[in-house]
Amino acid sequence: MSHPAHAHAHERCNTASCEVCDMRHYTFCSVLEGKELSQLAAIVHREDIDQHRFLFQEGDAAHEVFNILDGTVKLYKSLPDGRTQITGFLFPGDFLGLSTKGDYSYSAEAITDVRVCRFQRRDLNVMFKDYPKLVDRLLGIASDELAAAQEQMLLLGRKTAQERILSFLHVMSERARRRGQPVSSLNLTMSRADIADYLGLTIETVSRTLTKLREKGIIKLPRPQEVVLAEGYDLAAAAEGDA
Amino acid sequence: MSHPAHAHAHERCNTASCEVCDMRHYTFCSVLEGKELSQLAAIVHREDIDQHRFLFQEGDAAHEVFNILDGTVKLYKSLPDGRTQITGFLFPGDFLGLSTKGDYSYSAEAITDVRVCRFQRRDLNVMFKDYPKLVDRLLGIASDELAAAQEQMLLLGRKTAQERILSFLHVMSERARRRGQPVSSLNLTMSRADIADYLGLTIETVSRTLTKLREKGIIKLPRPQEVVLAEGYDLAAAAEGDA
DNA sequence: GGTTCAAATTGATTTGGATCAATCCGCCCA
DNA sequence: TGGGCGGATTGATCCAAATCAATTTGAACC
Repeated sequence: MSHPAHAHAHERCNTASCEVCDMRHYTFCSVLEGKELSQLAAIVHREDIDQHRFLFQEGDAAHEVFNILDGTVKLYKSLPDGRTQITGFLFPGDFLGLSTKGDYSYSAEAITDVRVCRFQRRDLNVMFKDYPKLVDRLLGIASDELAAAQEQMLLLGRKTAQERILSFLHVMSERARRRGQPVSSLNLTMSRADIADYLGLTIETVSRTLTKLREKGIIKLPRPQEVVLAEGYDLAAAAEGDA
Repeated sequence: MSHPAHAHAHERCNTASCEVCDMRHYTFCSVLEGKELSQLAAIVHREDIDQHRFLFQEGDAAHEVFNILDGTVKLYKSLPDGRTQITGFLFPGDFLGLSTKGDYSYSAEAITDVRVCRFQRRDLNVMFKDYPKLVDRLLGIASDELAAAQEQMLLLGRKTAQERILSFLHVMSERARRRGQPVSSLNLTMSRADIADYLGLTIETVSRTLTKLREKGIIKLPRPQEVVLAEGYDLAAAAEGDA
């Protein structure tokens, strides 16, 4: 499992117009406007990345940062014997690539076909000088991610399998709600194996727990990738053990 | 367990001199010098906080940030039924209090008597305007914390009890090394219960695992709080399952 | 329509760490 | 000097989730 190449994927349409980008209200772009967005457009590279390819791998020199435009990305760390912990799933509007030590401390892999904005740290640093509000915004993003990471530590350290699954469904549904997407029916773009590696469980336990929730009438599973949430069920409370 | 008061602890020596502070080379202070440090000294409040008191609790309005000068602080989140996950231990030179949503998303409690620098967010925001390098530094700190959080997720999701304990000892010993402290003998300022809540284990498992490591000759335990590491043992590798 | 193959589900059994239950130890203080 | 007490250790038993082992499902392809 050595570097399967930095995805020389289909680089098309590099002349991006950040000014009319649907995602400009998310990630760090949201603090920029007008001329500032044009400046950003001058340094961004848009790129398609095929499913299963890496944006980067743990240990790579951290020269770039990314915004996700479309698709799903997983971030993860692994142990020498292959045990893997997914530390987060990224969706359109999410940002990744921060690093201080010069190397990425985790791997980022496309789990669907993905479209990204790619920036050179070097180019972006110039803009950070000109627009300190960009750094403010990045600090806000990092701070939010830290809060999410702490929530995930609570899940991994102390929650039961059922609470983990319910927490996962709750977070996914909250995200859909914030993005104005249908909230009762979730489209899971990741496999059971990825869910297991995210929740610190095995594939079998994820599958069994979902089946149990279906039998209790808490969810429906029309297809493995689609979860329909029962209305009037307090997912947030159940995810915290308030059964 | 409602708010046991924001520690009206012994406020003494408020006329701090950041210019000669031992800790000024750590946390965000490290990017400031001369006159800038004087400006910082004008807004800082030094304070002693007794063991078992809170710096703040989850849900409190996040008006303040802190640097630890002396002692040990634990950060944690809890579930309604009392299950607790400690997300980090803080020692002299560490920073805490970042928040975006206006409320702290976790609790911070002194597990020894503690001495801190307390800043009002409001006061600090003024300095952030004047010195953008402060925000840069904070972003660096947040980014490091994020990397540590991801490492902890790997531990909580995928490591065995023995690997967790070895990882913990490794991190503690690395920190001691970086601070120029004796590295072979660790002084644990936290209880077995705190270690358990940090590693997602029970007190009994922590104790048993330490005993097993002692029997294998990997550590000595002269006193419950003191761990002596065997020389020539590759802690880093063992903590990753490379037995 | 049949074949292939990976993903998901379901079933049987095992097990690492939790839980329940005594001690043990050191420290404080009368 | 001995009793009380909280923290730590050790022992016995249990159980939730892992592991091992078949199916089942469904999409892709001929």
